Amino acid sequence: MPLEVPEVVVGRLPIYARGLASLLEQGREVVSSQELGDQLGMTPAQIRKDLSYFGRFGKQGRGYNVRRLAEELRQILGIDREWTMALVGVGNLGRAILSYGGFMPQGFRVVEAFDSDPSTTGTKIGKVVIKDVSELRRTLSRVPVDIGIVAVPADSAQEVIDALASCGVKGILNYAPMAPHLPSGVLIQRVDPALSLQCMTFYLKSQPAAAK
Amino acid sequence: MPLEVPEVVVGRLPIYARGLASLLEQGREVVSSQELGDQLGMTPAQIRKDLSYFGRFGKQGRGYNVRRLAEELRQILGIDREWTMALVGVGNLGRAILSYGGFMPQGFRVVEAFDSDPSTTGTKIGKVVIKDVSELRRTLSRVPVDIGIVAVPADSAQEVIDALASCGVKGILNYAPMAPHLPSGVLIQRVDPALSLQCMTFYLKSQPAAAK
DNA sequence: GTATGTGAACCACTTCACAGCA
DNA sequence: TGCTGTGAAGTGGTTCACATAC
Repeated sequence: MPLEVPEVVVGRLPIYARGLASLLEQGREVVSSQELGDQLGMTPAQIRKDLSYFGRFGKQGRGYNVRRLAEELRQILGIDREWTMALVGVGNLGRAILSYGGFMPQGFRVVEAFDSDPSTTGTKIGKVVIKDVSELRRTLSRVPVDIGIVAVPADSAQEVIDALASCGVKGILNYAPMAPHLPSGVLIQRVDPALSLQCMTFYLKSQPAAAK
Repeated sequence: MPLEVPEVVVGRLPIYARGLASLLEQGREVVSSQELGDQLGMTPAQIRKDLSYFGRFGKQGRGYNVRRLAEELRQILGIDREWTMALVGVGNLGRAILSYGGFMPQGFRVVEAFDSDPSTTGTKIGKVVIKDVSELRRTLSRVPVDIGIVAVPADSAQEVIDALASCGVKGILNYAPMAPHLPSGVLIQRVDPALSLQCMTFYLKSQPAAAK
């Protein structure tokens, strides 16, 4: 079944999952690729094609059962179980990641947090006591986590990434504005709003001046 | 010159710009596509091809002048001037956006901030006094901004987006986890770490268990 | 009648490989 | 000799359009 699913397709699955969750809340039981596409801003053909990589979930002439498809997608994505995470860097950014719910979907739990600032280490945010980064290797070697979150400045990000990787972390969410070099076998996802802004202006600058 | 540059290419320009800035700091004067590629984790051919959409910046047998190319890219991207922004939503997330420098590259300045919470409005963060959202239309109609940042909960994001668009905002950075419907002519960039996490687990779940 | 699932056609992006220039 | 710039080839993704099933 996992016969070479294009990466872009995988990237769209969480969007479908979210759309379906929203329909489910509204009490919808069935949805067509057309409707879902309208809601999410994608073409029906693309949705059908994407889903076809994983199975046949719809009924011709009718559409998809919302609850069923949502559940299938959660399983396919692996978000039907819990994942543990370690946060490194508890400055303004790290603190927001911890306390702002929107960045941490259901099923993802930060179980360790590290910082190098002595005035931060030892304090507690939510249920997590912040440890000194010097304890990172020891802590994560004992109790490994699935995913690491890098929220340190760019110039110390590489060593943090190396440390996480050496502790068996297989996935990293990287907020540091830098290009990481990583051991193979480790997956990294970058979160970098600065890049988004900087390419947005490419299109804005050539646009006609703002209308009223 | 702007003869259909692929969107993916534009998306990579800020990465090049950042890599060059870093080389410049290190005092490097010349760089080959090979070296830059190694640094950024991309192939030399891709870098050369991308740059070729905009001109001929290199010297055969030698490479690219770092300072020159960095400057060209800043101009191409439009990040050689200042852009004004309005932030909507000053909760945990919005506050972090304002105070954490990494999300706001050089040249992007938040000049207005709005929230609906009466205990937040009227206070000042940095140089910006937070206004009530009810004043958004009035304020931005008077003094328009280039870009809006949406940092409100998903269920109020659509109305914020509509309001921003109606005030002539041409670009939106959307932190709300939802699929926006937007008036044509408005560019939106989504920042959504939750999606990144949720597609990362697709790959993690099929991986061998974490090594020591 | 209606909407899925899917080969085939199309389009877009990446990589190759080499001519051309310093 | 070394590295750029670029057509051409190759790869990957999207869209079409229709047979198929309800």
